[in-house]
Amino acid sequence: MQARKNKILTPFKSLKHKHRDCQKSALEAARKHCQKSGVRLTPLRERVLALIWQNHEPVKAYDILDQLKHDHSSSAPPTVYRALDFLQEEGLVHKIESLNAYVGCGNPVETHSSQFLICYKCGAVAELDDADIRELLKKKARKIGFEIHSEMVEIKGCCQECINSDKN
Amino acid sequence: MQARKNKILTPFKSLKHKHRDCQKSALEAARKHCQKSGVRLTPLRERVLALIWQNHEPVKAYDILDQLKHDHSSSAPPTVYRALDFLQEEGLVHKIESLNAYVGCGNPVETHSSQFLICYKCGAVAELDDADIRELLKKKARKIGFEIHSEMVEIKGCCQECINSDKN
DNA sequence: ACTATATTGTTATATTATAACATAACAAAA
DNA sequence: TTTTGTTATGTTATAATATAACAATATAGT
Repeated sequence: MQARKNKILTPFKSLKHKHRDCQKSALEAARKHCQKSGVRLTPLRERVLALIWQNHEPVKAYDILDQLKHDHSSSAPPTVYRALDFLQEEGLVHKIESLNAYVGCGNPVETHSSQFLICYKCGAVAELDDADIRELLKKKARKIGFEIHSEMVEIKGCCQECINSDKN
Repeated sequence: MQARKNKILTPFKSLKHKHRDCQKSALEAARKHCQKSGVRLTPLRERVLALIWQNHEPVKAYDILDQLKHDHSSSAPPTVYRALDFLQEEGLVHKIESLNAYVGCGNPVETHSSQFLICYKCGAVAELDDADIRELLKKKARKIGFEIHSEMVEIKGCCQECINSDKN
């Protein structure tokens, strides 16, 4: 346990990373979370969450819709957006505003103003939950009398894996 | 001159602030900037910039379009988006991703990953250019081997004016 | 089983943004 | 000062993202 809560909620995947396990445990965590919160992770919602967790790249709403239609023919835009709304409210999914796309959250608890690192090469996203960043933003805001309700931090660049594979 | 470059590029407007002057000087700065950069601030582009500087609230593309049509009947979506693209490339305008809206930049020079404070009461936006924030983000990213190309920081909350007027 | 509430279905439409190609304005070379 | 290449704008169509509104169904608590 760290003194200050600076966590990597979702790291960049290493090449060896077995994503199937990653997806599975996210779904398992989601089920537990919803049970605890007394909200219903219906089959439809769980299916949408599973689609989002297919990899570590943000997924677009209409891509989810296309896939959803395969096994759920009655799907329409509201089907997806409602599921996304629910999942976002529960902190199971975040929207990446600069991409209009959605990523799964590896840690659906408290806080929930995290920071996203987006690799423009591989498209993957890492999620940080960094108290230092939050505190600095708070301090800077307070300096001009501004009271923070929520923050969005989206950082674009190149992840280590991609930097390394560029060197080959 | 500060040792570290922590500036407020656009402050929250005070109640007494004379916005007409503010808009005027922004347009004047834009003309100078474009002249210096050797790019053309055409009447159309300047008109769009003026519309964006009507106040300190982010403006939506289609709202610009509606206003533009009054004195420029041939306007269509591409008219606006092209002007916005140009203005963004020159750093004269920023897009607020979380609002799909555009604000004028008070200081179209260098840097240009600034931080936005968005008041959800009055809708105004302040723009910071804070080196401490940028450095902290860079440091945190580097810690996991990530190389930053650009950042977006959008903070929502309540500005001092609105906090004060709530107390009445 | 009954009822209130939450969830999903369905159709339509709003909002945000870009593609693609035509025309016009401008600037620099021939 | 024509020509020519480039940049800017006009124009039509459509793509991509998201929500409104109301109907039908399922679920949970009584």
